[in-house]
Amino acid sequence: MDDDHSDAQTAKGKAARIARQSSALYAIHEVSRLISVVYDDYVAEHGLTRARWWTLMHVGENEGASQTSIAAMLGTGRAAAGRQISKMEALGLIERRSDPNDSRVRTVYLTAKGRELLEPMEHAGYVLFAKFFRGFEEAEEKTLVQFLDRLKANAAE
Amino acid sequence: MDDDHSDAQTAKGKAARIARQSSALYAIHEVSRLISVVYDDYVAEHGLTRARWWTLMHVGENEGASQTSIAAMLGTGRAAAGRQISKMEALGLIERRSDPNDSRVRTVYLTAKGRELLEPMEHAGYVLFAKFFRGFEEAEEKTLVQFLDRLKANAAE
DNA sequence: GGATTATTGTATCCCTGCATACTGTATTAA
DNA sequence: TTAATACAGTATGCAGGGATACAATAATCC
Repeated sequence: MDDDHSDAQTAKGKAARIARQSSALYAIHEVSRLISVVYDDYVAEHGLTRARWWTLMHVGENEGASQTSIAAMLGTGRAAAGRQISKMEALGLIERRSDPNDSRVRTVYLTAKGRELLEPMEHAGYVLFAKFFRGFEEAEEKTLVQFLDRLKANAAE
Repeated sequence: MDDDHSDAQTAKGKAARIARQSSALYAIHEVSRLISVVYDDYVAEHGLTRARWWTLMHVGENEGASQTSIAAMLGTGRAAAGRQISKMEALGLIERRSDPNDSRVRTVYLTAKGRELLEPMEHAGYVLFAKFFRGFEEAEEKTLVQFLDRLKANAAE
């Protein structure tokens, strides 16, 4: 299918592909940082950050879940999730309770204060998503999600 | 184009789209972390990390550049780049020299030891890229790069 | 039951990046 | 020439996450 009418062409094509893959992976890194900065800017007035916002959402949708399961939902390790939960508990947004069935487990709930943030955060989300995906067609967004899922799967082997 | 034969349908579609955008942005965050972990794993034997590897590459291709310009290439702030360069100087991979024309500037060069890493790192790159992009067609990779560029541009407003 | 194994949450230390403030040094304006 | 301004690099403190080791508690397997 490629017009590989010469070895040089093919070699050049390979090099170009590698360069593209390389820059794609780095671009993901950059975009991730950019997302973080823009998010944080938007939600700073509520005393949140991107990571805390995500934690808030997941806890809100899974009240009573253990920290480990929250970590799994966030795709992070237990330590990272635990730290985040600690900080948000200190901010009065989250409440930890002990599980009567398993004293190792600490279940997590939103406080009233935390719950009050859900709606404004959701609204901030709309604005943010619109900003990032300006000019994107729905089909393109779906394709992007698929690409990311495939990358994730490949990374996990 | 959409089969919006009811308001509920449309509302549901909007919600779905927002959910998709949301998860896409989070997926970028996750994939970025995964890339970091996998990279670090691959290059750990050479005493490097993903960030250091990128720094090494950029310095190697732009010897004599100032730290600020390296930071610009990396897309990070001067502080982050400077720290990275300091660490790599401590590792003996990079050498800082003072610019005779501007004593504020510190130009950056690879040491022999740093240069020796270029090739193994390049090879590690091939393996890594192949791992991440397994199953990807070239056209898809190009599309992904375009998506990321657009996200980057949108983030920057 | 008792010993081994697995799991939960935490603490510690590392890497990475942002923001800000600060020190020099150039550059520019007056 | 002097004063104001801009810029390079650094230091510090913050946020976020990974890896590992640990204590306490379950769960399992003799």
